[in-house]
Amino acid sequence: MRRSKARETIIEELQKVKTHPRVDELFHLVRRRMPRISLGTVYRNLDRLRHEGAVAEIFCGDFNRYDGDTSRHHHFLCRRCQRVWDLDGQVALKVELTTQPGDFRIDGEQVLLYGLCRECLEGEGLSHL
Amino acid sequence: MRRSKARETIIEELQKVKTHPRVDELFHLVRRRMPRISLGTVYRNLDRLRHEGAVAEIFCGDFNRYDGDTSRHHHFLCRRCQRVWDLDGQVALKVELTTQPGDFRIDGEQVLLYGLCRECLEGEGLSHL
DNA sequence: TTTGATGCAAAGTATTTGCAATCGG
DNA sequence: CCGATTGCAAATACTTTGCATCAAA
Repeated sequence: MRRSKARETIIEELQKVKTHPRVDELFHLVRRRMPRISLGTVYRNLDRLRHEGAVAEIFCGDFNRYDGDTSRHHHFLCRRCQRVWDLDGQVALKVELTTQPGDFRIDGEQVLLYGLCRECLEGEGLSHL
Repeated sequence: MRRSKARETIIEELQKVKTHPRVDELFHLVRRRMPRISLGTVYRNLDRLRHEGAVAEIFCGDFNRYDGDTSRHHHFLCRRCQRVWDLDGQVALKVELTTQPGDFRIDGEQVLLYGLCRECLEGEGLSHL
């Protein structure tokens, strides 16, 4: 794969943020540095970067999100504000295969917890729930 | 919520299959019994059934899938044929919170393993991998 | 009868693609 | 130079929505 300014800028911006942006959000971030970049280029490059394992796609419903951190970790999705957080200290989660797969070759996993974030709980006066 | 023939047929068909259909696939199943049902009605009802917890949505990439079985279980997605299976005997998985959440109220989880199913491995002569 | 639910079609979003121009090696 | 990559715009999905009509209670 030939290197390109667009692809390098895309992955740099993605690794800079912790917000797990949607494609259009990342597009706007990249456009601050490359005003003429097109949305199609962002889609094309994210696809390639994902195939080579340089970025991770987070399946979270209507629009998917991207993560520049490909180390093994899990996410939390707020079903009200739709933001996604990394789970580290706040919530530790143990995921392990307890039997060997016979019918599938497993090469990845995606663990998504969902619910409401603190801000949304408080904003709706639901923190007592 | 008032009962309706469409909604009842939708959930019946969804509970009948084990394939975790996409919305359009479920639409075709339901249409065999209700030829005049519209795709919009299927979307509307799946949305309501999901909100009341009668069906589960599986986030698995481009198109989401639905599951009539809402008991706690996890899924496997084949990244070649895009089919989704329930994980039960073949692969047992242990998922547990190891700390109490401080910043989030968690009400659900979604665990998706992905890779290649046996059929796709064999079909591509990759079963040795 | 009342009002929620539906069919239909149009609108709204998200994503992909064709192609000529541009860039990287 | 040559072929990969891009910008642009058009084409494709996919999903939601407005509204007149239908149907459940």
